[in-house]
Parts: sequence; C-alpha cells; structure tokens
Amino acid sequence: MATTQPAAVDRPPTIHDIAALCGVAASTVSRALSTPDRVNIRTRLRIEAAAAQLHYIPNSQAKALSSGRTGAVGVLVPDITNPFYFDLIRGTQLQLKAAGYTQLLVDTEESDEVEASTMEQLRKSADGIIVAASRLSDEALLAAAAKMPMVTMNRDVPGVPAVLIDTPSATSQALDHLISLGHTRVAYMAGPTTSQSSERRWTALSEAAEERGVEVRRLGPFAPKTQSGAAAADAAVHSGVTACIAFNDLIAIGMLQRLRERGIRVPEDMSIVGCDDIFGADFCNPPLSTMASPIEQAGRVAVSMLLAQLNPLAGGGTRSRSVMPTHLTVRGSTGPAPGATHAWK
Amino acid sequence: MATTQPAAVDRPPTIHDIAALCGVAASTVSRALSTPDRVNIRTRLRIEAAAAQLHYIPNSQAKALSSGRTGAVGVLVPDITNPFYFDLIRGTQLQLKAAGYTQLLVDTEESDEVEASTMEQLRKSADGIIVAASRLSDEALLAAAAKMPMVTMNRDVPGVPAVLIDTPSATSQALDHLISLGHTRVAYMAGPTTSQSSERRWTALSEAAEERGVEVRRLGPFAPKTQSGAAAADAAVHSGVTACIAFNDLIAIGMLQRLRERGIRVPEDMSIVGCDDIFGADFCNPPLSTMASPIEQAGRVAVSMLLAQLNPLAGGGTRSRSVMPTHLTVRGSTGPAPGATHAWK
DNA sequence: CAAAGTTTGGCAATCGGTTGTCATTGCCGG
DNA sequence: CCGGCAATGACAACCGATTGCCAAACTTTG
Repeated sequence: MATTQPAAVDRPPTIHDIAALCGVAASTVSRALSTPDRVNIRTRLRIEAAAAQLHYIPNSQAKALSSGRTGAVGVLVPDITNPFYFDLIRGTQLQLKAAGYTQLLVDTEESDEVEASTMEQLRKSADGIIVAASRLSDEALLAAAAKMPMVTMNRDVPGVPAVLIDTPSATSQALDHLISLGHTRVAYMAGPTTSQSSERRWTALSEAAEERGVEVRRLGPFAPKTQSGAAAADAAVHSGVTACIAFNDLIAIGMLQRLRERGIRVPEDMSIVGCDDIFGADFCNPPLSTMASPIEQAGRVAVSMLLAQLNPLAGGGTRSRSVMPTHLTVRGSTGPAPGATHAWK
Repeated sequence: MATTQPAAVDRPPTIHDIAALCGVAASTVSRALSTPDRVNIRTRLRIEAAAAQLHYIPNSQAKALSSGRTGAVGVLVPDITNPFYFDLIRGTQLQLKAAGYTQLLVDTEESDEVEASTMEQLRKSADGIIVAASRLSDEALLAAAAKMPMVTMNRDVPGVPAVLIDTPSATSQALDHLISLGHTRVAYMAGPTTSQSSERRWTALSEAAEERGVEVRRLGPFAPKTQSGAAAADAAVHSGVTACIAFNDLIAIGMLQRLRERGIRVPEDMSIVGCDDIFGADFCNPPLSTMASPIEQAGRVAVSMLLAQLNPLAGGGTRSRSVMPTHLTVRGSTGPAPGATHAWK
C-alpha cells in the first residue's frame, strides 16, 4: 500500500504525517497530544505510538503562532560578565527548564535603550520576562509590565511583581560590624546612579549611620566593574575614611587590587566590605568580607512568581513581592580600625 | 470614515493593518519591508510611514514559520557558572546582535543527554548552533552537524567547523617555563575524561615532556570546579611533584585554596599553572600563572563562521577551522623549584 | 503606434499547529 | 423502542507572515 508506507521524506514529521499514519484528522492528533481527555483512549494510544515511531517533535514556532503562547521566558541582565548574574541565571534556567520553558537570555549592556527595545522584541516571542536590575524609569517599567507578564529583580516599582534582595538591612549589619571594630569614618562607594539597588543601600546605610552616630560619606558613582575599583580606592584613601562599604564585590575587589599596588594594607590600614558574595570573593587577597544572599534561589523564586502569573489556574496565591534574606559574611578584608583600642582592653 | 481610522484595537499591528491603511495587499507590505527593490519606491515609502506610525513590529514566530528561518542561534555551554564561558557568551552575543540574530543560551549541565535533546529541540527554533566543549561522541556530533549548521568550540571533529583554542601549544610554553625554574617532576591535573580539550592538552604535554626529558604524570580526572581543587591539591602533594599544570583555572584556584589550608606555600613549595585566564585568576592569592587566550574573540569568530554557513551568498570563503593563539601569562603562582640551583649561579 | 519587455503588486497557497463548530456515534433512562 | 445527552472526531478557519504565479500597468524599442 503506497499510502501506508512510513514517511518517505526526510523532513521532520508533522501532525499531518501522524494523522495520515493513523487514518484520522490532524486536529484529532493535535487534541490527542495536548488535550488527551477529549479523545478516545484507544485512538490516543494509536496516535501516541505513531508519534513515537516517527520521532515526532512539535514545532514550537507553529505552536506559538496559533496558540499565542511561546513557552519561552526572557531574562534580561545588564551585564552577563558580571559574576553576580551567574547564579541568578542558573537559578532561572533550572527552574524554567523544570517547568518546560525555554530561557531567552539577553545582555542589555547596562543600557535603558537596549533594554526597552529588547522588551519590545520579546513581546511576541516570550510569554513573560524577568528583568534584573532594570535601568528603566518606573513609568517605563510599569508600562512594559502592563503589556506582558513581568517580574523584576532588585527593582521595587509598585504594581510590578518583584524579587528583592534585602541588602539594605545587610548594610546596617555591615556598619555594625565596622563600628564594633572601632571604625567611625566610613565611606559608601556608590554604584551607577541609575541603579535603584545602589540608592536603596545608600538610604539604608545613611539612616543606620545617623542612628548610630557615625559618619558615612558617599563617594562615586562607580561602574560595577573591577576596573572602577582603582578610582574608588583612590577616592577612599583621599577622603580619609578607615573603612568602605562598596556597592558590590566587583568594585570591592578592584579596590583591593589598587590598595595593594599603592602599598596600603587591608585590613590594617583600610577595611573593605563588598556586596553579593560573588565568585572570587572567597579567594581574593585578602578574602572579602561581603553581604551574601541566596542568589540562585532568588532566580528560582522569580521564575515561580512569573509562572504563577502565566498560569493563574494553579493554586498558590500570587505573591507580588518576595524578599531574599542577606547576611554579612566576614572574611579577611575587615579588621580593627587603625589605632583603635579594643573596648574590652 | 470608519474604515480609515487607525487600528482601533489594542492588539499589536500586523502587516494587514498596514495594508489596510495603505490600501494595498498584505503581500505588498511584506515585500516592501523585506524586498524593497521589488516594490515601487513611492508605495514603499507610504508603507514604511504607515509601519512607523503603527509602531509595527514583525512577528518573529510567523516569520519563522513561513520562511523557515528563525533568526536565532543556539549557544550551548556545559556550565553557565564557569567563568570561562562569560567572555565566550559575551562574544557570541555581541556578534550575533550585530548581525541581527538572537542568542538562545542553554546550559547543558555537562550532560550529553541534555545536550542531545537540546539540539533536537533547537532544530526547529534556531538556524544554527554553536556548541562549546561538547560532551557528545564524534559520531553524534557529526550526525547533528548534518542536520543543522553548527560550529564547535574546542572540539575537533573532522567535517564539523570548529574554533579551537591552541592550548596544546601553550602547555609546552608552560612546561618550558617550569623547566626554566628548575622543576623536573610535573603533574597534569586532568579535566573530565569526556573533554577532548583535556585529552589534547595531555597529549601535547606528554610529548613535550618526552622531548625535553622531564617527567610528567597525569592525575585525575577532576571536575572543572574549584571544589575539585582540594582533591587535586592532595593528589599533587602525595605524588611528590613540585609543579602542576591544571586543566583549567577553576581547578588551579581550588588547589591554591587547599594548599594554603594545608600550609603548603605557593610557589615556594609548589608551583601551579592554570588555563584560560578566567575572571579571578589575576586577583587570587597568589595571582595565578595561566595560559591565556582571546576568548571573547573566539566567540565572535565562531559566530562569523556560523553565519558564513547560513548565508553562503556573502563573500569570504568559509573557513572550517580557526585556531586562537594562546600564550602563557606568568604571575605569582610559579617560582623556582624547591632546592633548585639557578643555572647561572 | 504597436509589439515586446519590464515592473509592479494582488491573489492564494503554504508553513504547522490550535480551536470553534458541528455531525455522528453510542449509551442512558423513560 | 425512542428521545436526550455526552463523548468523539472531522472540517475548516485562523495565527502572521512568505512566496510563486500571474495579470495589469508601464516603459522601451522597431
């Protein structure tokens, strides 16, 4: 029978091939595969067998086109090479894969324009997006969130679901730590002015400083890269502080390198606290005291929140905000202030 | 006129909306936008104006479905959190974006199965793929390459275009460096057995050792993670060598940490050479001597080679192999062998 | 000025599915 | 034994573009 022969062509099988093989309509195959209950069990089994035999793989493009759902989620990060995002990306990747979604990772190059145009592009090719450290304005974010399901990371805009890392509270831990070591003049090495995280940290830090009666000055802004650490270190030394809390570990590590070059000892002459506990923070020299949090888990949570938006049917109230705890991890880059006397001496 | 009013609906505009607005057929709009020469210049301008006015954004799904081209390229890496891939990913991302392609990044979790199934999935949603450090067999890779345009990174399979990083030749530089420091007993800390890079390095290294009449032993395999460094360090110490060449910087950095814990000084008691010059290699303690190469550029080259396959029309003969140079960067983790006498003494 | 050649742009099929509509079938109780 | 209801599966429209084919309009040439 010429009509019964298995797909003679090389081209990947479609539901039509399966339909022909089983003697049913293509739509029946579609239903058997996506709405099993709406089809006779025997027919379904036949279809499934045929699909397996043909090594059928559904065409995601076609599926997306007709159903409107793409099965993909965009993940936007400002800088892929920033180690902070490694764990985040891995977290989202794992959780998305577990849910059968594909991750579309995009580096927005710390640019609000790239970010905006990417979102526009993704609007039709993703079911939702996760935006880390957005550079967009609150209004722009809100508008974008209205057009497609979205979860932000480290960006708190009312009305947009977010996963926040509680670094503000960690900054007071860091400050207390430094105070307990006798430091009274501390600097905050700020990140990009467009970074809300940096602003939030500074706010928390200056409030804490006021409560505790110590002086904290803000220096910068500095780009979140190790190269900026040199300028940051010089600024810190010039300002006369004995300890610094950096916007993130990249700046902190860069400072470590610069201070070493200049012969300024850490922590004897200057204490440094980073933020994020990125890859490298534990083996730099000296190992960096830093504010750590479960970043990979943050990525998973972000995905869960997004998927909850996408499939409201499933149980579980949709939380619109999730805060990840942060704690200070003390390593070798912080020590007693120069000339400080121990209280219990 | 009810018919002339701009798209009343909220839904994103399609070519049909543009066609209606201009009073032409949808196909004309399609041509005006993708084959400008085949349409009257005035019509084209009208269409372009309408498209701009409507903020038209072509639906990539639909485009992919009907044209067969998706405008996306898959990039498969075994482990996103390995810093080695940061620069690679950034290189591919930049070059792909410049060419108007989208990058689909997937972490294959060092698993050949995940890798294979990902390729299968990507077959319909990407125009080609770049596979870094594949865990697949030569046959499987060759078969996959026959089904879709592919470029491998650090994997040399005849018939499959590849970008290779010339670490083998760098290993002899490393060995010469160690020999010049008086080392005669050297260990190679191997990577995963499924990694062809590791095998190629070992082959080159043992040949070079034979030529130079020094002893090199192979230890391992070790997983390419800092955690494996502890076992590697212990094995190295136990074997009695005075210098190690590690499969990559992660292992080397892990060794550095372990040796420090055990009170073994680097480089006084043991010299360590890494490979890749990843983020962190310059600020670990001591800074790591390592074999460096232009990874980001390698990513760009891989993309160029793939795009050349996709658009054979454009000039430029299709190279099927590209080798990136590698050089030894000496930092603080290598020094004179214990008890060695300087030759010029 | 007509014949021949070249643009130009519309029609309709197609990509591979999803989904609404509806006819058919079979089972049930009355 | 028949009407009514649920289950089943075929048909066809549709998602938003691309593209082969062809007719109309225009240009060139003899």
